[in-house]
This record gives sequence, C-alpha cells and structure tokens, in this order.
Amino acid sequence: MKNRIYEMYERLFERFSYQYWWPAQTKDEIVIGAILTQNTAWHNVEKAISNLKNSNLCSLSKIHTSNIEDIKDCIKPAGFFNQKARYLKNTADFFIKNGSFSKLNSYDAQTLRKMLLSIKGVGKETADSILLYAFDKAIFVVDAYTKRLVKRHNLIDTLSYDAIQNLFMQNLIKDAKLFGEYHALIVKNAKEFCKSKPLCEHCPLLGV
DNA sequence: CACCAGGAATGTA
DNA sequence: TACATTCATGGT
Repeated sequence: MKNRIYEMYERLFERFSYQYWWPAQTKDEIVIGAILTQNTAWHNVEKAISNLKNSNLCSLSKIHTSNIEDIKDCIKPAGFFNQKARYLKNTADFFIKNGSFSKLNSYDAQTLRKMLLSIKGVGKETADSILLYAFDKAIFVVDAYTKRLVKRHNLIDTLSYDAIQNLFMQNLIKDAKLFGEYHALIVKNAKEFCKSKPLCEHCPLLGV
C-alpha cells in the first residue's frame, strides 16, 4: 500500500514516533475528555479532569448521579461549562442506560456511531473519538487540524467531514491503532509546526 | 489587546 | 445544504 495519505503518516511517525493516544487512564476518562476538549485546549481539559478526580467525579456513573452544579464547578477551566456539564450528563445517562463498554462494543461501528450521535452534545468528531479510542473501532477522527492539513496539501476538493474521513479510511489499512496514532500525529505536528504559515521548512510533510 | 484551542447545537436562508 | 452565532476559560 503506497499512497500519499499513508506516506504522510510515515513522515509524521518518523519525526514524532508513537503518541500513545488517547491520554487517559480509563475508558470513562476518554469519553469525558472527548467532550471537555470540544474547541478547547487540552491543558485546560487536564485541569478540569484533575478537578473531577479530586472530587471523585471522574466516572460516567458518578457524573450520572451527581449534582450538575458540582460538575460545573470542576470543569470550569475547560470552558463552556454550562453546556458541557449538560453534555456530560447526557452522555453518562446514555452509558448507564445502554450498558457497559463491553456490551456496547458488540454493536458494529456504524450502528454504535449512530447511537452516540443521538446524544445531545456528541457530534461527529466526539463520536468518532469515542469509537476509536474507547471502543477500539477502526474509525478515523477528523478535526480542525486534519481539515487544515488536507486543505494545505490540496488532498481533496471539499472540506466536508465525511469526505475527509473517507479519504483517510479508503487509503489506509483498517486498523484502530494506526488510525489512533495517525490522528494524534496530525495534532502533534500541528502544534509543533506551521501554526499560521503552511509548510514551514521544518515540517516533516514537506514534499509529500 | 486580540486571537485561538483536539466542536456542537441552533437558527437562518 | 451551507453559513452565522453562541457558548467561556486560560494561554500566548
């Protein structure tokens, strides 16, 4: 398999090696972090998660049963705390209602994706992050960095989520580990290089 | 000081 | 379908 999409992965991996995403200790924490990081810098999410842990609220069951005002107090550093507290509640309710990860994991990826998307507060990127990193489903996550990447490299003539996701999934082996590291590498590279200017001289994707 | 960060829901045309 | 607005804190 030799194509531009996979070649970019090789370049990124050569430069940055393993990222070991998702950075979390439990599956619950992955889901919680996926919601808290919506349009929010990760280091602020870490503060929010740290607060949740200190209050013993960093699990879906705890979020399900606890007072929403207590959740708000913990997650304020992550911003949008009013709606994110509701989103966390909605998501926790979903998992309590529909069962554990191992039970939900018996659904195929697309069925589970639709279920997750029915939660108010879970859009495509959040759903796919949960599918990939908490359920180990081979679903490629598309974020703002990914869109910027395909735009700068003229990889496709649209910026629609589905089209970009298909571009990656159709040009890669369907492997959750690969997808997970690739997405992490795109984020890593975006933070490291080329924040405003495309393709600076140190970017590992030059010439791909 | 302005601008952005690992988005999603809602409203408008 | 395709944009525009709103949500909010904290770093640069």
